[in-house]
Order: sequence, then C-alpha cells, then structure tokens
Amino acid sequence: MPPWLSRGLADLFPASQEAIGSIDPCQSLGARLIEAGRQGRPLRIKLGIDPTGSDIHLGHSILFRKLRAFQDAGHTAVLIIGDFTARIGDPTGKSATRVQLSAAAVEANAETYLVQLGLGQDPERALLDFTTPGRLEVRRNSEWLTSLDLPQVIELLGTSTVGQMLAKEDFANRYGSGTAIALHEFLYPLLQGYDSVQVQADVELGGTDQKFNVAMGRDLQRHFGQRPQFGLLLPILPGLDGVQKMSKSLGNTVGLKEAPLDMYSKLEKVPDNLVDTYLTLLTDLDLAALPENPRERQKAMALAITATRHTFEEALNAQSQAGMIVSGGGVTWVTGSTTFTPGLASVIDTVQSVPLSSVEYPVKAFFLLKALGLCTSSSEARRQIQGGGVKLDGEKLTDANQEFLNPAELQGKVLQLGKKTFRRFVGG
RNA sequence: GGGUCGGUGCCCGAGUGGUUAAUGGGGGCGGACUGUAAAUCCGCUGGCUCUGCCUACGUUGGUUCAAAUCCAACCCGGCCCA
Repeated sequence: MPPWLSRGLADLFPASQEAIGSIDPCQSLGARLIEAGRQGRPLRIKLGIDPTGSDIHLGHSILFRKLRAFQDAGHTAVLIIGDFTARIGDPTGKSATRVQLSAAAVEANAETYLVQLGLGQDPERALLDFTTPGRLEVRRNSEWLTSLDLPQVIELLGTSTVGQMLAKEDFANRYGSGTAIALHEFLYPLLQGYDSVQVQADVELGGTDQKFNVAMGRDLQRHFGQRPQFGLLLPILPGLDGVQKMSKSLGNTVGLKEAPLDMYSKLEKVPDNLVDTYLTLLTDLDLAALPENPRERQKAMALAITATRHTFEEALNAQSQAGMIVSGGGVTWVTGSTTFTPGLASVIDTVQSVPLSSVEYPVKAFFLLKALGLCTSSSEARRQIQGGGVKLDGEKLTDANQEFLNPAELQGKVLQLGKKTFRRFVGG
C-alpha cells in the first residue's frame, strides 16, 4: 500500500490477515487499486459532509487531505453534501437528539463549505482539486433521498434490526443511560449507507466514529447487488485541549481560514503528546527528520501546519512574531504606520485585519471587543478588560469604559485578547 | 393509555417561602509562573454602549407583602405496566 494511502490510517476494512495479500478486489483495497489501474478506471472515493456549521477546521481537514491524496493519485473524489441528512442530524457522538435544520440554512452552509474547500481556487493552494477534470464529483443527497417513497423506506428499514442499531455505541449509550432516541434517528445510518449505493462508492472515508455508518453502506450495497465499498477510517483529531475531539462547539478548533498568527499561536500551544499526531495527520513531513527537543518539534509542527493554509513566508512571520509576544514585556508592536521598519511591517501582515469603519465613533473599549466578535457579549468584554486580558499595541487596557473618539486613534494598532487572539485595525 | 419519578445557570448538581444572578464541583476564560503547555496559585464565569437597568430555576396561570421553593393545568423526559 503506498505511503500516501497508509499515512495516518486508523482502520481499514475489510482487511483480515489473509486479505492483506489477497488478490480479490473485494477483500483487499490494494487489489482493487491494481484492478482499477489495469482497467483504466478511477476508484470512486466517497466522503460525506454534513453542512450543519459554517466553518471547516483542521479536524475536518484530515479527511479532505486524504481525499485529496486519492485525487492526486488519479481517482475520483465523490463529495456528498448531506443536505438531506443534515436535516435529520447525525446521531453519532451525540448524547441527545440533534435539532433539525432548515433547508435554507443547510444550503447556505453547503455553499460556504465548498468555498472553504477550494471552489474556484488554484489547486495548489486549495484543499481539494476542483479543476482537474474527472477528479471531483459534488453530489447532494437530497437528489435521491427526497424522492424515496414509503415502500422504499420500508425496504431500507427492513435491511436492519433494532438489535443491530443498538449495537451502535452512541445508541447503546443513550439507550442504556435512559436518554431519548427518536425513531427517525435510526434512519440516519441507513440513509448514509444508501448514499454509497447511489454513488457506487469503492471506498468511503470517515472518522473512526463513522465505522458503523460506513459498514451500513457495505450492507446496503450488498443488498442492492453492488460490490461493497471499503471503509477507510482516519483518527478523530483531538482538539487544542488535547482531550476532546476538535469541535467548534467545544471551542478547541483551529479554523482553516484563520490568520497565520492566530493559527500559529494556537498550534504551538498544543500539548506535547499531540504533536506527532498533528504532524502525521496534518502534514506530509517525515517525523524522523524533525528535532527531538519537544519545544522545537512543537514549533516545527505549528510552522508546517500554518504553512499548509498560508504561504511559507506568512507562516515564518507568524512564528517570529509569536516569539516576540511570548518573550515577555518587550512586545514590539509598532505604533503608528509611519514608524514601521520594512521587516516589521510584513510581520504585522500575519494578523487578521479589521476595518476601522466597522464600528461607530466614539466607541468604548469594551464595546469594541464585542463589535469585533472577540467577545460574545459586552459583559464578557468588560470582564476581560477588568481581568487584565486585553492589550492595545502591547499596552494593557484597564478601563472598560475608555473611549476612542475617532478611527485615527486606532489606525494601525493591534488589539490583543489573551495570548492567542489578535486583530489589527486598518483604514477604510 | 395507566402508574411512578423527574425537569435549576455551559455541564453535573445543591437549594423546599424571604436580603443576594442562586452553595459546591467540572469545564471555560483571563492573570502570575514556565520551554508554549501541563501542574500550582489568583481572579472571572446571565444580559445590556452598565455609576444603573433588565431577564433567569420546563411553560402558563394562581396563592402570598414575598416563590426556584406552595397550588393548578399544560409541555417534555426516564422507568414499570399495557
């Protein structure tokens, strides 16, 4: 199995001992790859996404990276937008029934997902290759799920049993702990599996928590007379806290479109025991070639990952600036645009910019934090300032009611919240 | 449908008539410290352009000078029985 395929794999099935060397394309993924090559037919690699949020983060990106690797090897990525199933809500990993989303909200999310994945961008910089012909198929599962009639639904339901459903860990836990399971939630794995039938997937990618659903796809493909897909599972990326999975609702994410400095600052604080995991799953670097020293290795990781989403120069700048920040009191924010040295001016580019015109003047300090979205409420913003966590150009703000009378007072300055969040004010 | 128990702030969980956004824990955020982090210590942890004003203990109504706490109906959930 080639390295691009095996890197970071958590699970591959079927892959029994005897199947490893098997030449049966139903038992061995390697054999199916060879078969595909011989027939000149690209494999169809399915990856389903639930457009339930609006931001893609590094945790999602490990699946897309693997999908991209398949694309680069000449196969077809079949990206399924679960616009229909998102409205049921995937019960996986949930301890309660998920709220159902409106069709309009789902569609809006789907659009932003595609853009974040690289729609309309140069494949060199994008996560997925949207441009090379035959490498990508984007499908929405409403395409076939909306028109299912009751007899078809009953047929689907008939392929599985309550016992099988309760074998799924999430359902078992909820059932065992007396948490409600709505009947329609049982439909979710069946519908996801039916997607595999519709797109005739050879391989389905997913996180390890998707094993049940991917296996369901195999069952259904068999039921409908197709060759079952392979399940290729990747680890769930632990979040910045090092404990729980990376998830927006837990606030331990790094978003794909975050500014270099934010991204780097977050990544270099990842717990030591996670550094190699991040390197394996989010970069192509050879781990053996990296420094042994934990701090150096951590910085190399943060640099490399930042460089996958930005240019290498931007990542380097972020690194040097992050160094200045943590190295203590002498934070060398440059005050006022006229005193920039050429080197520092480029460094400051790594901070996310916000237009001065986004607020009305005069503006009080706490309101500014809220208006910029750095704090979720004005009360929280007050607390942050009172707690000494807010700096402007390296100078601690002490009065939440401090007023800024006009944009000129803020022009070019950098607002800092805590150690990881920065915003630079720009004109216009 | 019947019986029964229960619904408190991000989560868990105290609180059974009375100054108070409501004990405690977890988590989170900020500060100090450190190789960043972790550990430890300290602070914060409903909202509001906030010297004050608003919402809050499933919902609605009621009793009372006063309710998360009492009453009623309703909604939702667990378990047992059908």
